[in-house]
Amino acid sequence: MTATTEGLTGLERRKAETRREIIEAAFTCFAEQGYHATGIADIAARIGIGHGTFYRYFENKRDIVEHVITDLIDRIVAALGAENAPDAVSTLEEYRAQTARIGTALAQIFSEDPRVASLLLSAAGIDDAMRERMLDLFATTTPLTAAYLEHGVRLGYLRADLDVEPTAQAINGMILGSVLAGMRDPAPAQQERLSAAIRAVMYDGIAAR
Amino acid sequence: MTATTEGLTGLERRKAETRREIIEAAFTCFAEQGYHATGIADIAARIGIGHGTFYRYFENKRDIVEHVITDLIDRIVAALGAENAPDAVSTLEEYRAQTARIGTALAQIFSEDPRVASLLLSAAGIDDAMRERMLDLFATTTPLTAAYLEHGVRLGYLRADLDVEPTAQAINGMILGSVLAGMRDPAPAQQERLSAAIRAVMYDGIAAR
Amino acid sequence: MTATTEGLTGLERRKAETRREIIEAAFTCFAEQGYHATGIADIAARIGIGHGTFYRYFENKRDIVEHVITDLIDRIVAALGAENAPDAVSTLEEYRAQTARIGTALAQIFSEDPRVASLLLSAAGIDDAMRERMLDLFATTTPLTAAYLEHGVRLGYLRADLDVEPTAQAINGMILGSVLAGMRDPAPAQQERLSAAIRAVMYDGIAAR
Amino acid sequence: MTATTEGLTGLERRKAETRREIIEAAFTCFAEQGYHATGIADIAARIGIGHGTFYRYFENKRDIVEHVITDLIDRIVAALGAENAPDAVSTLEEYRAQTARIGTALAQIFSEDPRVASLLLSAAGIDDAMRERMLDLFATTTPLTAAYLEHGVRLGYLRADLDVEPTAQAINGMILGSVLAGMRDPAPAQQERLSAAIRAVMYDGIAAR
DNA sequence: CATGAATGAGAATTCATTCAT
DNA sequence: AATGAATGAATTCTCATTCAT
Repeated sequence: MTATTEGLTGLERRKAETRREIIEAAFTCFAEQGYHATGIADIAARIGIGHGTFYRYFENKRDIVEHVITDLIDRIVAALGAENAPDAVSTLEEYRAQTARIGTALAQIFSEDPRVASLLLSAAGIDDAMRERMLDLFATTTPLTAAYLEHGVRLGYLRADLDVEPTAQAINGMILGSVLAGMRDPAPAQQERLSAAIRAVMYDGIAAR
Repeated sequence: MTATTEGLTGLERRKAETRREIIEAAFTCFAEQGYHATGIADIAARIGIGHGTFYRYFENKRDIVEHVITDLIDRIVAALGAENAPDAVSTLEEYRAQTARIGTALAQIFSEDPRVASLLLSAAGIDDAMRERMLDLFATTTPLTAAYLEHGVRLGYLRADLDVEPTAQAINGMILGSVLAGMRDPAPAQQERLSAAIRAVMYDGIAAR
Repeated sequence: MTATTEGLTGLERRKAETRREIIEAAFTCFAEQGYHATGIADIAARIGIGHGTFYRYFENKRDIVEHVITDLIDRIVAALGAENAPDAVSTLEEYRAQTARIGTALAQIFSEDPRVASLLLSAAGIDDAMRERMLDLFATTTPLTAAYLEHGVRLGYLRADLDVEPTAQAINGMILGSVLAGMRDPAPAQQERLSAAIRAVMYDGIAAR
Repeated sequence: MTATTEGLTGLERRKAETRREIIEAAFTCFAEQGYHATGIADIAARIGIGHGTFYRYFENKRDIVEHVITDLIDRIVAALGAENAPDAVSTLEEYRAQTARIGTALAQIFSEDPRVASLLLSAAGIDDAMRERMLDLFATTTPLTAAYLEHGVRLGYLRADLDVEPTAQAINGMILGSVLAGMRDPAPAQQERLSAAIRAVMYDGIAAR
């Protein structure tokens, strides 16, 4: 019994479960058909509830997509957080390994569930607020990456003259690009080549020595 | 008198002008409110024509967005094409300069017209076909960048062991990231810092030497 | 409790009732104003439902007119079928009586509900498919009448040299004509005179003996 | 030079010609696609004039269909009128021959131009006024046929006890039926069989003697 | 006179949301 | 609490008609 269901009556547990099912169904629908092409009825039908019931769990269509996105972001952040410990790294070698692990974790998330990329890609088209939200999401990752860089600079295994924040943005851009590339060609071999190329650029640049 | 209006009667010129005005208006509407929140009536009202008139110029709502996007992409490609000559570069120095110029050109496009990024960002949410189109657009840029890298490898000023294609993708990812970053913080100073960071990563990597 | 409502819940009964009300209302509207001049809103307003509700019962405007027409034809065929038993007739006298009964039944249908003729008359103008349908309807009646004639020829109370099928068509033509005549002058006396004249022509011809 | 064009200037003649072309084109369009599915633009395009020009010749869409129908009816009446001379007939034999000639003339009109039946059939669906007009048309033919019958009764070659008017209606009904039948099966052989059957019914009835 | 660009009234249809059962 | 019947705001698109060129 997890923390969230602890102390709940059977009914409350059941409600929480339905709530989760709705989020799941909505996730799938939004990813497959897009937000606007998805009707509340589609979501409800997918899990076999009446579409009126939907409104007992969520305020409206906007509310559900908000939850779906939030949920998704939480999952991604959690997955990254598991690998996320800038302080645990103290040499370039360890950093490289850490980078590889993060790359793998991300690849996992996106390739094991194609809905993830689909949804994120189309989310910006939902409305102004959601577009802002997506930009925020991308922006949020900057300090995360920046923390690693900062740590590396402090410990001396990264260039002393790194302009940390924009460099973090650049790196995250590469990751974003790899996500998009993965949508068109999800072959693991390609993913791996791209991942390796990103690390090569990161550590050594492209210039001949 | 430009090539496109040469030999046209006054009426034909007027029609072409209206057509352009509609595309412009639609561009603005889509960028500001998003595709789905924009009605044909909004577009027509913006330039003071009846909404029936719209349908004399474009088949339907889908048709206009197609034209808006195509137009936009053409403009971007044209802007990049002006700087696009891999063969004209023969040393790393020249290449760095070339990269800087391309970065500047891109920055120009995106910062001088905030609608550009807005529209591109939300375009993927219009429908499946458009999402595909956006992914294609990103994919199209890969061989462009790859051509530069290829040339550099051949001439020896870029690493001999570059895995050209995925490296090109990685670089384009950084550019994409800088576009997104520019949407949140369009300050030229930030843009410039990011642009510099990208070039730094590209050429020298982040590792201390 | 009729067979069609047996075993239905109150709600199902209510739905079936609404469905019927819509068909009725559409029937009236189409007959009064014609198919093209009738809007879905007119039909809905006539029975005091929202026009969106209409679409819960019928696919679209074409769907409802299809049902209205089918319904109408079914009613006519049922009314005729009640009198329809070629084999039950074995003398000319009986045949004359039978003919009179059928004529009366038809007159009943058309005169008790003026919408019937109105709708049938204008139905051919709805679209190509419906025109075909109306021609089919008329064609369908030929074998029906032909069966009577055939039977009479076999039993010897009708001319041995009758060209059965076209003769049946001719007779049905007279019936059709009487329907049209009834639309302009629905007076029962006129109807009766016409009916008698038809029978006179049928049995004795117009030539002096 | 016919009476209608006599004394006209070249311009007036040209206008009259265009007017006629428009009626012809409208006739074809209405017959092929039906009144409602036909746009003014379709009519204009068919004869290669601008659709604005249409309005220099006819008030509006309703106006043109009125003219098309009137024109058509005039043509039919004219064709029938050529054979129409009740007084010229003085024996049953002559009457039979006359009937046959009229039948042939009608068959000619309807089979040589399939648009005729198409248009008449769908005309009733145009609007209330036109439906009335079609009913009027059918009613108009009654006195025409009745005149023949009257004449025949007076001269003694038709039954003395004929109820002339409704009998005329009955006969016209058969003719109407044959027109409809001809739409589904325009084969001349079928037409001829039907025509013969109508005459057989008319003169001798269907009863065995 | 001919033209076709512009117009907007009007119609069909969809779907998020409400609420009685 | 669950349901789905009802609703109407909103949107797309058509086409007869007008009128400036």
